[in-house]
Amino acid sequence: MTPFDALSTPVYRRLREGLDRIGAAMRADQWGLAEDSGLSPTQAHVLAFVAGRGAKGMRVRSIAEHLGVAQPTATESIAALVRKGLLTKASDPDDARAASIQITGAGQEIVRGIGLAMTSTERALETLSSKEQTMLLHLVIKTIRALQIAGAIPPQRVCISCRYFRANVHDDAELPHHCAYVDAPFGGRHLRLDCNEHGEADQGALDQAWKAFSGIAYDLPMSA
Amino acid sequence: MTPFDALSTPVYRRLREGLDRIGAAMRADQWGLAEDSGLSPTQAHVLAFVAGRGAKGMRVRSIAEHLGVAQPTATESIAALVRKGLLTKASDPDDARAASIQITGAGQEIVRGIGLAMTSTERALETLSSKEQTMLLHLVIKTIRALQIAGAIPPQRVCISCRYFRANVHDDAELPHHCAYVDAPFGGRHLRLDCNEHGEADQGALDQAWKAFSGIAYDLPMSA
DNA sequence: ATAAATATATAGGAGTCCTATTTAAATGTG
DNA sequence: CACATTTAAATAGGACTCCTATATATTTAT
Repeated sequence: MTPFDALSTPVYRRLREGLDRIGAAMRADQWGLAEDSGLSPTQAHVLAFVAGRGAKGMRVRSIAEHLGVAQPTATESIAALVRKGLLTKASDPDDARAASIQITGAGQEIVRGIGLAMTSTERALETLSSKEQTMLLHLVIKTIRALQIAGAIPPQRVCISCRYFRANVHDDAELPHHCAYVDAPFGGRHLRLDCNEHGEADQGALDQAWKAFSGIAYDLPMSA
Repeated sequence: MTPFDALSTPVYRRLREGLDRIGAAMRADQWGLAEDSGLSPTQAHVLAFVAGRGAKGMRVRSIAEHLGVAQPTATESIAALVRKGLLTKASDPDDARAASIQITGAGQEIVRGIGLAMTSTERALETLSSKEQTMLLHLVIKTIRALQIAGAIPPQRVCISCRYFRANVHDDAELPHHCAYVDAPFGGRHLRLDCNEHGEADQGALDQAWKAFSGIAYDLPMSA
């Protein structure tokens, strides 16, 4: 305990405020994209999420949960995207209550277009060294995982919780992990946040993977 | 270049998506706070910002820029807060065009109340080890600084750009930095994002401080 | 069969947030 | 000093967000 601890707000508070500042930049970015694509930030979000989840039709509810908004909000944004011809909405054959939302060709076109641009936030992240980026990716994934376990956000298909993930099994410091799905080694910088090949691991494998993942040493300077 | 680089989106893209996921949790948190305090997320934001900027009256414009929203949006939120008696708005004596916005006692009370609660995002950040938290704080600060330099967000009174900041001058690994304002050593975990005692450094000092700051080595395991 | 739970839609309302424009004051120029 | 320019904020108007509460249809459980 130093004099400064008494003068400081808790670290978690300043971290949250810092993420919030980055969030302000991201919000401004999203309105910029809106101009180009003709979509509001929320609509762009919905479209990107559906695009990323492959061919299976999405439910309204899971879209709402992913965005962190109430279900009627998602209903409304989806309706707007359907009107624009970027999504289709059909009744789920397996459950007549539920909707099956899919992206259209035009929708994929828009997502591709958005993906080409680099936002000011992404440019800022690019100024970090490659090693810093990898470290930040680790820390972000850990935070996301903690949010998932706490139930604050819905499950995300991250490598860490994947049955095909083998943490830290190779000697190569650049590519210590292994993906049993594609059967290839990969590195911290390749860790995914929402992988289409993801299969949920059972609890035991998960604990083990998490432990191996957490033990990774970073003997790197902050710059590089 | 490994096979996985070809399969992966760029790291900056996944970082942005990850920050976005955390942002979804933060958004949900903010609506939760709204219930307790009777404020909308934007209003709470405005109030917290004015509260943090001490006694000097704020301008509408700087509030808008801080939030990353258009000026009329800020005008509207400020008006709501004035109606609720949490802010006051007066004409700036030095410039009759400009407004001088200050927080009231009731406003400070609300901010204090909001500060007592811990959000789910903060709890998630708390699950990181103390060293990870410090690392993340560094990386967040660097990213914020990059955003400032790019003009994506307005100047923030971070230690790094402060004339009182001496980066990395002490041998104590826990408290390597020095604050010449309070004349005391402090550590990475104490770095501030928006300090009231901040004085902008000149360019030369700034470059030097940045360099010293960047050279900090992190020979820590990710867990701890 | 009937009750409970689930998926979505609808209604209603406060608030967000934009662009474009207006008002007023400060600044800069011939 | 008049006049144009710039700057700070307010206003107008409109699309969208986002909530809670409730209604409807369907599935699941008893």
